[in-house]
Amino acid sequence: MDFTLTPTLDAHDTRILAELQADARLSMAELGRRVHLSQPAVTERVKKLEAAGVITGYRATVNLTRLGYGIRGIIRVGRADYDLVVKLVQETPECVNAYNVTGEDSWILEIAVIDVPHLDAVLAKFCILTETATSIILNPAREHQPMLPPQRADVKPPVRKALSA
Amino acid sequence: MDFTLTPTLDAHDTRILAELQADARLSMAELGRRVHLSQPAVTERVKKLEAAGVITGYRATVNLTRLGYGIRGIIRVGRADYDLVVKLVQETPECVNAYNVTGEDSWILEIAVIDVPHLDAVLAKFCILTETATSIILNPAREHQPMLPPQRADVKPPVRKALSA
DNA sequence: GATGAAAGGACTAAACC
DNA sequence: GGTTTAGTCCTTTCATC
Repeated sequence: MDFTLTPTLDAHDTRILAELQADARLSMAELGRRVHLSQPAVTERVKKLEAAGVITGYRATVNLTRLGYGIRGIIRVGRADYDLVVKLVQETPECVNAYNVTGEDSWILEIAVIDVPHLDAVLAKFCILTETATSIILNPAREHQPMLPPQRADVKPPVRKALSA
Repeated sequence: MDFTLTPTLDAHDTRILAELQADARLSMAELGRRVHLSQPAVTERVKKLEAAGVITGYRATVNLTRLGYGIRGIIRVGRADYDLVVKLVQETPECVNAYNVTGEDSWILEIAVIDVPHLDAVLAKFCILTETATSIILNPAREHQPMLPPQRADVKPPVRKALSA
């Protein structure tokens, strides 16, 4: 593994990433058993993956509903002052994710709130900025898909006519 | 802590959740030191939080850019056959999150792709279903905000005139 | 919940391949 | 790069208060 922007990850690294994304609390010894490497070997590889910035941390995942957040939603925020949105997001603990994006909307926020009055209160903070559109999450069909290095072979280019010269 | 839909979490549980969301690889001994509980006490609380479904797992987080995904995006998918979308998502490893939502769009997908041709290939799978709108993530200003039990006191109801009877 | 003792396991470092 | 060994430390489990 080198330290270029996208380090070269071999099959061992890929298996390590898969295992740690599935269970971040594995001991290095158990991880070694699973990927068929000795414990010192996996420990060194994990440290290199951390140092290379591929692994950025280890987080417990929580069930927001069980925590007391009855509603999860996506808020799309139109063109607005960048710093102002950043400031508002920082003041909003209900905001789980906040992405500055291209397109008609400038921001896409993911929030978790207790109930409708709480949703109302959070929305009020953002809708004074600009136009917003809110969607309530009915079913998070997929969350936190474990990601492995992309395989070029996976990509099937769509068949499509192009303007020829 | 009881086992109703939203278990009663005291200050110790809240601190435990904060610590494990910040670093899921903490040992129970170290966690106990940080939250000022003995190691057996903290171990039992963590097990109860897991059993109650509040803690759903422990995951390593990865830097998608370093992994080789040069582009992250949000795809909004209009009204489409539910099962068909689920099937497409399952066949799409580039899809990190997939939410079925209310509103004009039926689905909001978060994807990671290598480059523009790869984006083209993934979009082609969904745009044949119905209308889609794609936004490229320029800056993930906030990701995976650690979430603690909501505090009613946090909620400031917006001042707003209502129709009186 | 805390404490203390015992057993098991995990991490580190070194030598070697 | 990897493995193996040896030593130390830590963690966990159990029993007791």
